[in-house]
Amino acid sequence: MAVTIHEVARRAGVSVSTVSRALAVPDLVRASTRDRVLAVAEELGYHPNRAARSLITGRTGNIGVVVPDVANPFFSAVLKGAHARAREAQQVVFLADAAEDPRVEAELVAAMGKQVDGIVLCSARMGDEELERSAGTTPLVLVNRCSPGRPSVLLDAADGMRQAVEHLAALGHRRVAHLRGPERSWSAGERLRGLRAAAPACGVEVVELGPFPPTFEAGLPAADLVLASGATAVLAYNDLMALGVMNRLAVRGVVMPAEMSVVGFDGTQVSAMTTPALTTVAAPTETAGRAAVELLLDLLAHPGRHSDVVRTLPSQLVVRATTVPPLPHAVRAGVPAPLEALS
Amino acid sequence: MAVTIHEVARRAGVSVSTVSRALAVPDLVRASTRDRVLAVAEELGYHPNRAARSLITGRTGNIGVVVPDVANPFFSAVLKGAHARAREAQQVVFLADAAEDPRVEAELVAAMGKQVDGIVLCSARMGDEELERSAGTTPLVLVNRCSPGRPSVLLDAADGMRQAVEHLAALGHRRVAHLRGPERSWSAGERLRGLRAAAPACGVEVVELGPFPPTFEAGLPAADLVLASGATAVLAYNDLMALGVMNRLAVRGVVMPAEMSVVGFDGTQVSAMTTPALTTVAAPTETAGRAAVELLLDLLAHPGRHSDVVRTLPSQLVVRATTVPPLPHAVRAGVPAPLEALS
DNA sequence: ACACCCGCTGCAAACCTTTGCAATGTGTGC
DNA sequence: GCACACATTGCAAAGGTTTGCAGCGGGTGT
Repeated sequence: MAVTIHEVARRAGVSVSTVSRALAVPDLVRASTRDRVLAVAEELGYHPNRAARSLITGRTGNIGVVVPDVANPFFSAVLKGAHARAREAQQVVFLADAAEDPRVEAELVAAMGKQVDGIVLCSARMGDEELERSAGTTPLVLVNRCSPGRPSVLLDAADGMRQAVEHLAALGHRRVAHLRGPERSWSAGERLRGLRAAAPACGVEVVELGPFPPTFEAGLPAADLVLASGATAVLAYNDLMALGVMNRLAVRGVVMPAEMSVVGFDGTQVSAMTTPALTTVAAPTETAGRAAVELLLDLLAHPGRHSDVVRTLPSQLVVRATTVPPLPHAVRAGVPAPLEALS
Repeated sequence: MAVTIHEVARRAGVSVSTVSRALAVPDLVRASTRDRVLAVAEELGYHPNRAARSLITGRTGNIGVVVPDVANPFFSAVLKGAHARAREAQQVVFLADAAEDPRVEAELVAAMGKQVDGIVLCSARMGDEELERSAGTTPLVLVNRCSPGRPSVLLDAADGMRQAVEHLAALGHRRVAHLRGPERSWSAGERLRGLRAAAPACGVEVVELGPFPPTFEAGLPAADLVLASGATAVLAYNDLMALGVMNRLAVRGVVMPAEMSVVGFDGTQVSAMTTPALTTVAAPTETAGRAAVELLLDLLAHPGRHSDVVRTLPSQLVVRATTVPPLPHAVRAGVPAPLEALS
């Protein structure tokens, strides 16, 4: 069916070894021979059979990417970056969607292990031991999560939180609600940590709500909690939840941003598309995907060398239209502003 | 290193053939033997080496999915569906992002061919001949595009357009703008065709604008064109563009939906998240992804059998908050309503 | 009681490539 | 002129699985 190395060898009048070497280690074969072999290979459109190659070398040329949800714009951005970098290195990317389920996640990582050279695992929800177990000996790079002894690419969520809180404090907000992300999520913990660390210094009181799943739908009921909390601004776990909050606020007749400032997180594309445009903490998601693959390739080339590198990418607050100073009486009262008070 | 079939065979006290059969064709081995083998395999965590298997069977167990842009929510939804179905069939999905470039697209399809059993190609931008050439002998299923002799999964865009126009007509709109999608896009053509076919019957006059790239950014300037066109409603090529339009309308101070009704297309998640929520023609995108993989698996199981099946999935208009009757004077005048007229 | 068939299992080839080792031939240093 | 080094090439094994064919029993039909 397909053209094999034997066919090329036969036509070029050399042995298969020579053909193999002409393609893989050109220096080992005489220039004239190499040229002839290459010409024949080109003419026949020969490409080495990857299965046969990986059977003997043990390398597949594939790298796996596991995300909790491809439809989440944050992850599709990471995926895009990872794919781009992998392609530059002639590697193929295998995608796996864990459907936000730690069990599926572990299963996928374990199953993938045999078919790829390494895995980029995004926002792992599973625990450290489980990670250890399912990854086994497969090289693994974590994104948005860290685990002892494993290389990872982190987005500086804590600092992003600091920027967001300082921004709100500067606007005059004194009571701010935070919508926590998934309990098992490392980055949710980071964001919370950053918030707790920065808020006191700014004189901001934080009302922690949640944890919630990181979805638009979760943002809807969360908005009501926020309103009931007496906060004048809300820091959502991510953009999706922020959108949910905005939506529900509109339904409740709350004027945004005047009566409630909203800050998202991740800087996804959609955050720029809403009206009013969402203030958000942008992270270089696509870059993170690239960096993760970069790290992985490095790890494959020099096993053990960079086994505990942690690369942290900076977050950047993007101020748009959803954050404004709070209404004066809301700040003084520290309680929900009754709707009547506004008319 | 990894546990092989030989190890399992040795421990179970049978030959490798028996192990292989116990896993692949259980009926061929005696129940008691099978159970013993399966138990040992389970205990050792044996999984067949895919490289070795594909070397002999000629099948890789991988299916490729090529999309113009993973970050586009429409495609990430298709991808999600495809991945889910593939996983059920124990197949791995191998992703490729063509970056909206027909050349990259062709290149990816060609390169992928050797490493997968078949390819799902979404919204192919390349021409029929180019498609033929790059696909070669690789089984291919098209999504949102049709090409003679190739199976495809289509979303009934034309009918979706009909529903949208009839909806607008029923609301009283008589002059409607349409923002055309990418020129080479099959579905853009379909939508236009459906619109042209349905509009006259509803007494609706159509102003065709574009073509535009299918992005949020393209929607911004398009909004100005719409305002200048004297239309009272706009049918955007997709949700992303509709969001762009909404954004720009807000900036221009146009009250939405009162002064301008907006209809999106695709029914992406974000369409439900805007305020006001976007009326859109929802397509079963995830189902389309599933169906495409389904078709592909069928094609692989029975080569040539379904080589020209076209499966069309229905579109469904989802009426939300962005479509209302036009302002009376705007309809009569058939020209842009000056802002003063509204106050 | 004999021939035959069928259920179950094992043997061994084949899939295509890479790579260690050996063989061949050419050139260099003494 | 001889030994040795080195460049170039070929041989053959190995990698793990699937599968056609054959073998070995036990059971059935006559």
